[in-house]
Amino acid sequence: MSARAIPYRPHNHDACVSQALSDARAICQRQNARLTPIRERVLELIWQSHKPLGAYDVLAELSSDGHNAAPPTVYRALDFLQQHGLVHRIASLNAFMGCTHAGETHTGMFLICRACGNVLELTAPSVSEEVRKAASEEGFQAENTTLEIAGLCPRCQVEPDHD
Amino acid sequence: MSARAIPYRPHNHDACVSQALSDARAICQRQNARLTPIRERVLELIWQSHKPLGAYDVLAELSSDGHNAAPPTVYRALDFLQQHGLVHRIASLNAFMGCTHAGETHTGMFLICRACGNVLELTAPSVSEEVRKAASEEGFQAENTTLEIAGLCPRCQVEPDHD
DNA sequence: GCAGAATTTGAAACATTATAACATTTCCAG
DNA sequence: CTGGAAATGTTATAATGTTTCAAATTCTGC
Ligand SMILES: [Zn+2]
Ligand SMILES: [Zn+2]
Ligand SMILES: [Zn+2]
Ligand SMILES: [Zn+2]
Repeated sequence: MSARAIPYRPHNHDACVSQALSDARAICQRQNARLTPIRERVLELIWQSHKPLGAYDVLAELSSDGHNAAPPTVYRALDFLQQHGLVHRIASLNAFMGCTHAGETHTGMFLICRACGNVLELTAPSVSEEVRKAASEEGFQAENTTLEIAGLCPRCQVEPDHD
Repeated sequence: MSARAIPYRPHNHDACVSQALSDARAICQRQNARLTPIRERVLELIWQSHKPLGAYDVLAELSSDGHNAAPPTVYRALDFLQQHGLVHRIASLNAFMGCTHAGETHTGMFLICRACGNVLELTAPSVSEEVRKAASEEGFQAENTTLEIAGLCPRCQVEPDHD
């Protein structure tokens, strides 16, 4: 996989999307999982930007596709995509975003710009290590880490009003 | 403030509660904030255990008090308590728990046992530091960190079925 | 190809969590 | 007291997520 785009900066986003979709197809193939049309379409919608999308936003997009979907359709697709490491749920936003490290085992760390809404997913091994250490000092066996940082992205620090 | 109790182990929990309440009174006094009866009662309810409590659970307890409350009452009290650093919202659970470091500026790190439901709040400066560093390497100005670790507490690792 | 099993999707209802809007009460300063 | 600010009450509604059962599709062994 090539260098990742920075969500906060303009970039050829179509490349992000098609990369994500082709990665997803490969991953599902490898895992014998079925990336059905609905699931693929939901993934594509999630990837329409680097801003997390709510389940009901996905639903609305599906509807405007002409697809007459109900909430379970969307939640099932999202569950599938999460299960296979293709999307993440952002707990602090009740929203979903495409995983930029699909296929790699990783603990995502999410930098959420409160001004523009874009989110950058990082893997910070040093952070994960400190987390694991702090937990195990308490005898706690960590299984799943939610790490979401709200703040200002580089662009919004200097230019508070873009998109 | 004396040594903190470990939620996963039996302890004199009444001491936790009365400590929390008296801390809260002191903090509100210092901040010229009004810890009204409703707010204090909600705080007390939140502190009834080391398991996070949902807003509607609080509501139910208030009702069984004979207090005829509606959701906004609870959410307003919870907002107030959060504002003054007396409770935390656990995003991954949509629930609230008492802050064990009220009055200290800190970034909470929450160890959530998926078996018994108890949550331990830590402050791990080394983690916060790594987080801040990782964020600033991306030019991101971190303001607020959500850090919630799900896993197994020491007790539930060996004794999977207690309360 | 074909029957039966398993997976996926459709559809309706419902549950849970959270907020909006406006009226009323309580508190406090002057 | 009294007028304004803060807090609470009340009703309705929005936003998010789940349960349940039926129908359709896909897979698997034959
Ligand atoms: Zn992009
Ligand atoms: Zn931004
Ligand atoms: Zn705290
Ligand atoms: Zn436990």
